[in-house]
Amino acid sequence: MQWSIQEIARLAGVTSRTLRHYDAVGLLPAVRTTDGGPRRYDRTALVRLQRILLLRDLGLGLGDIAEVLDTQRDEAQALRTHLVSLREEQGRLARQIASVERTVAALEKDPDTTEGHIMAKDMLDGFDHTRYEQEVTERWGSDAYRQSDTWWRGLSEQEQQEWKGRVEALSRDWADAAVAGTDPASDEAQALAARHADWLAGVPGTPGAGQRLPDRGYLLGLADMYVADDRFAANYGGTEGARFVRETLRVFAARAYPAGVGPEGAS
Amino acid sequence: MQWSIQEIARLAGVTSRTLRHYDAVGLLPAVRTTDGGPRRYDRTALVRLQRILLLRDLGLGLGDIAEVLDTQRDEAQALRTHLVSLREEQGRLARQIASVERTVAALEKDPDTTEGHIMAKDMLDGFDHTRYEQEVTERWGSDAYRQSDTWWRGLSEQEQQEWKGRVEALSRDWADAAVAGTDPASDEAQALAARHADWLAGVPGTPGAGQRLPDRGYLLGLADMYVADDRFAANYGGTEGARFVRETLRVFAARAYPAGVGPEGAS
DNA sequence: GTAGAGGTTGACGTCGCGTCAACTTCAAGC
DNA sequence: GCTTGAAGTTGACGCGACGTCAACCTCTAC
Repeated sequence: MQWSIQEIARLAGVTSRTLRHYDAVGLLPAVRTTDGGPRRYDRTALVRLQRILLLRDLGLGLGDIAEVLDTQRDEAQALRTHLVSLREEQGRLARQIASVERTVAALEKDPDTTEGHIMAKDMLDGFDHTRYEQEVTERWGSDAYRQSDTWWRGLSEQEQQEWKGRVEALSRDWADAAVAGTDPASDEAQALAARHADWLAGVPGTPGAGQRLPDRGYLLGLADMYVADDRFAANYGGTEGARFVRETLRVFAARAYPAGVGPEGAS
Repeated sequence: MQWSIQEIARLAGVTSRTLRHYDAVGLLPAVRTTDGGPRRYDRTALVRLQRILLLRDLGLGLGDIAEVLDTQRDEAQALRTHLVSLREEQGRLARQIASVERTVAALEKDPDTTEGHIMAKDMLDGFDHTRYEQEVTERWGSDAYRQSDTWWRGLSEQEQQEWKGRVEALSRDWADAAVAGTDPASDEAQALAARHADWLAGVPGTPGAGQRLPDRGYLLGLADMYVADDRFAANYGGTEGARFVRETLRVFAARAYPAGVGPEGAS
């Protein structure tokens, strides 16, 4: 029993083009009587085609399929490996969908966000180093901004609330400590600095994120900005408070970072 | 403030190749002093690039991005449309993963299934029209076999059990009716035929699946096979039982299908 | 003079086919 | 014998978003 290319295509529910392709790549060689003549397929070819399509439906690539069919490659093993990448893709998709959903929600609530830095206003509210987008962009890459933005939009409403809460508490504690005239070198002040560093390191995309400590230059650069910019200073009880924060962070940096980097300022 | 291609690439966290590509497709045109000279990017370009990358991270294609940025296309609307396809993809992925998982499980339990028709033995057990793979393949396309196989592996363990239970009950009822000497034209027998037709129409991939009734030729062809093949006949209480089933299905078909198809046998 | 860094254009590869295009072969009908 | 149509063939481009050479130019520093 033999079939023409069209017949076997109908039997298997694929197009003849697909069969020619499989022939061309050697996945399903056809029998030819004359060179350049019509392709013919027999029963073994049909069985092989069925297995190919089964595995294809499971998402395997043609190369992997050939490997499973032609070599000693264990089928179950191949599928388990395949499962891993499928699950990764699934996770990626889920995060992306969450991100798109939050973006749409933000756009509906506040159409102004169309302006580019979506939700920048909402992100950390009144404690938003992304307001320094321009400066951050030029010194640390707008990549940082984009990454932290993506990360933020991936969080659930509740997670965002918790995050905001932590940040606001930190801001208040800074202001209180400043008003109380705390010594920047005191344990109390240094504990605040550690929380601050923790916070920064926890925002993906910022220099040093994921490490134990944020990038030293980034931390000190921000400290300077807090003092230099009133909008920022306002979060720490004004310029005086910001000065206290800067001093404390400098002491913290001097102690926390391994020595040997040399002198450095943030002009 | 202007940047070279490398500088803006670092700022945005992409490669220069990407920027050249965006320039080539007109998504992010670069400024050139001389023709063929180095590309330069200014602040507006950087802002635009940020928006591009934001949307890209959300999974939009470059064409859609250009549409959103350059025309009056509503961004939120575009994202909502995009969400639909993302969700579809998510569903597809989930089904595929379920399918792969069941296949792996089947392979681990019974390595013989490597032989091609994975789980064919398990599918409907003792009532398995896929055992007629060869005949089915030639008359109705192996496409049918593959589709029903995919569908079956997509069901949960419980759903499979339920399905099997229904099929076994049907099989028993057929055998009982045959033994009792029921009249094929009786309401009782015809009710069984209707259940049988329902069952067949419920298996995706079979001819007529999804319709109210399965394909007439398919139904009658199966009826003949039940009689002709002992393995099948065994499900209906042997050849005698199968004959009863065939007669009943023929009466059913004569009544249930619109007339005008003309005479026809299943040689 | 020469090495190196950074720029340019052009073109191929990826993955699994869809979709022409141009041509041949074979059988049926006039 | 000629036309027509159906079915086959090979060859090539296209898709999407770039990665990855290759070959060449230009500027600066030593």
